[in-house]
Amino acid sequence: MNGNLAEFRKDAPTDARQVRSRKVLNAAMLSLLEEKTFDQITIREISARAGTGYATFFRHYSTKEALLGDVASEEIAGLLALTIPILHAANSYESTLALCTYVGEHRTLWSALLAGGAAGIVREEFIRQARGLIEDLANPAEWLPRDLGVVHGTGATIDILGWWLAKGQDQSAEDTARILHRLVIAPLVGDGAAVPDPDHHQG
Amino acid sequence: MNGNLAEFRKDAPTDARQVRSRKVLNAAMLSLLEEKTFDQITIREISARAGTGYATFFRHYSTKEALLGDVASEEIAGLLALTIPILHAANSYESTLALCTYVGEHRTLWSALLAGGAAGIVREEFIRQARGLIEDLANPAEWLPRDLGVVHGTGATIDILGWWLAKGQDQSAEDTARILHRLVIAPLVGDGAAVPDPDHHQG
Amino acid sequence: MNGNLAEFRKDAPTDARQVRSRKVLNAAMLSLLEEKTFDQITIREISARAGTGYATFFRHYSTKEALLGDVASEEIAGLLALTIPILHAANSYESTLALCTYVGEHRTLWSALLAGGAAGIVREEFIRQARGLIEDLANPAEWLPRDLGVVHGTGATIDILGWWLAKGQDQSAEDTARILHRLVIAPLVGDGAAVPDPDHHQG
Amino acid sequence: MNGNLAEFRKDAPTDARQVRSRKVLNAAMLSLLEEKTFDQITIREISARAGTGYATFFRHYSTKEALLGDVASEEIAGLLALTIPILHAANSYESTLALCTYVGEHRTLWSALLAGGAAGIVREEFIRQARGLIEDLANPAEWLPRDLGVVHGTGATIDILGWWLAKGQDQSAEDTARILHRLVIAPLVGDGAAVPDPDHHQG
DNA sequence: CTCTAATCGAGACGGTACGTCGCGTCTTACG
DNA sequence: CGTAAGACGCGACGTACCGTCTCGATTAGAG
Repeated sequence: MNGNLAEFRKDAPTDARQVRSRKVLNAAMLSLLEEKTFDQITIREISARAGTGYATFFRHYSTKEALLGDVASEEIAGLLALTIPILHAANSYESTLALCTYVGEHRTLWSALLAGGAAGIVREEFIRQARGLIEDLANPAEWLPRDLGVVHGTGATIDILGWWLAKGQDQSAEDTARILHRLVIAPLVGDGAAVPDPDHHQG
Repeated sequence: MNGNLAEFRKDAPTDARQVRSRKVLNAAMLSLLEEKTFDQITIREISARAGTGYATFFRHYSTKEALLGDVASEEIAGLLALTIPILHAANSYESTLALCTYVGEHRTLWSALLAGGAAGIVREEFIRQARGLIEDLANPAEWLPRDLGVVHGTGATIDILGWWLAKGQDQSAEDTARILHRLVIAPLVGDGAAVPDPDHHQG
Repeated sequence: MNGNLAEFRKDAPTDARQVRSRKVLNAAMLSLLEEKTFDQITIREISARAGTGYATFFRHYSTKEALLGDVASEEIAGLLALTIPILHAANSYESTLALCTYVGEHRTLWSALLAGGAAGIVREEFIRQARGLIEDLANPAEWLPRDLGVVHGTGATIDILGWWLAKGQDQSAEDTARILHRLVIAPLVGDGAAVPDPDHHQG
Repeated sequence: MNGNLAEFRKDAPTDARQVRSRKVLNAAMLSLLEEKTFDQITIREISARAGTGYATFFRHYSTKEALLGDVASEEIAGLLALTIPILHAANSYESTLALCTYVGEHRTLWSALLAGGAAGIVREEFIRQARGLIEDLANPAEWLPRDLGVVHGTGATIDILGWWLAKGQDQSAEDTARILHRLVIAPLVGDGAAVPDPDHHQG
């Protein structure tokens, strides 16, 4: 279990045909992830959905994982960058809300990645990248091994976001942020008092 | 992603040869899970490792998943039965410790299931079974959708146990229970005061 | 161009299914050779024609050449055995006629091999095997390098037989034997007087 | 088996770059034919050997066969023109010797064509062209179908020349012509007495 | 303690996806 | 502005594993 999606990121191609091919392949992958598990998806299926030749897939990506990496790896890094401040901020709830809002605004993409067929792989990639980012931070608490803090914090956050995206639109980003903060963030950073009362519809 | 390992449980066979075949197949599966991902494992590989004929596998299990179900499903139910009281108990920490102790005492099996190549599948089966068990309980808190409570509670617990089993022997069941309680259980049940001080080596 | 069909001959299989598979594959090969060149024939085509699975081909033969070897190599050896006496016999015409008669009686097989799409390969295999057979014979004539004698004798004989089989039924084995003897055999062995007059319809 | 190399002959190009491209492509083809079979040769390989771009090949020839046609077809016609007189001449041996001498003087080219990887194809092209040339001649003998005479005469001649070119330099054109005449020409034209004694080193 | 039927190993079978390669066409970007 | 470089759609290659099946040859357990 040592996939590393980041290894697979691609340089921007110069040829216009390559740009097009990558675009349709990425779209096909995302489209298929809404229908089935990552490893039920076949390269032949991706090529067909993308309207490209089978061999063309391999001219761009060596494996399915590579394509998923190209689709997801950068998005994951972006979302993680948004997550880090949570651990530092005086008021961690604000950062948690910012995270949820961002995910809600890109619901289509993150639904495919967190609630679709690649959820497991994307989850692991999140944790893998998070581990790398945290290495140079001070240990937040002596009772909690830093590594476990990362695994739990990242994993539980992803799970809650995935659950939110899977259940549909009937829960707001604020509601989700409040739950996420109370269940995961506060226990980790020891800040449980800052969450505003939901009745105030705070902004 | 709707695997249901419980569907695959098997009745106890009467013929002595069947008993033997299932035993070696189960052992082969667990042994392989320590080396690679569940879906990198091949039925031909399992047969070979078990020292049995390829077709013999199908005489006992219709798919790899069925074998994993036979190996894991009952164990999962047992562990979950141990977990339920946590949510009710006056002192939830005691139940959490009982859970960790039990897992630590069957470290070999649970290492394969929670830290080996089937971690993802076993995790999902845990959540699936937990959802079923919780359905008839009252909603523990109005701020938290019951379904999310199950997903988060089960998932996070499995993650922490998996991390513990993966890192080796250098952390006690007590340490793990304390962390698990503080990070997951207490935020869920609203009981944060009952954890004894580690210095007291409480019994 | 150093194919060696004889390398590819197969032991008789014990399993009844294998016997059947080989039979239909051989038949498919012969059938296709009547329609197109050997290297226009595709393994997928052979499998389809044989009504067998594509992968099954490779369970029996590693290449197309191997299958052709299995079809042809033994037949070639048999025909060559019939050819050798020509060089020794007091009356070489009788042996030549025997050769032509035999080929005429197995017209279907030899049409596929000598006048069909594998003509070139079969021709080379004939020469290759003939070279091996002749090695231990005395040099028939000092003016003619033995090797060239084999190449010419075998090649020209195959050509004439191939021409005969390709043109249809309107020439008898006797006519063909007489031409073959006069054009190829007699110049090689120096016996030009023994051919009976066609008008006598000699027996 | 209906290749027709002559169809592929090319008009002389006017552009100087085109002249160059064709020259290097032709040379590359001949060079590769000394190493491997015609159909083991790849267009990519020809382009690489020629030091030209892959697509450039197609600007000059539509297929490999076309290139081979351009290389060989005219040479074949030339050699055949030299062969025809053999059948008419009073003293056919002189013409046979002329043929061998000519081939010997262009040994490099004819080695590639007759003893290299295209031997089979070139042989067939010889016979095909010869058939066309002979059509308007009177039937040389009633015992021998004209068509078979051509096939045998051309085929056997090519074989003997190919054998000579393949075996190296240690046999003179005279020796070869004498063998060729005795084995092939004389039996065809019924002239067996005119070959001079080799001891006389006739000129 | 036999005999019969279930179970076994071995592995062939029809399928299908894999990743590679060469084809011949068509586009791009460079010199 | 023409040409090399090479991406493209296509389809055959040979490999691997799937799940089904047919074989004898044990071998367990009922009579």
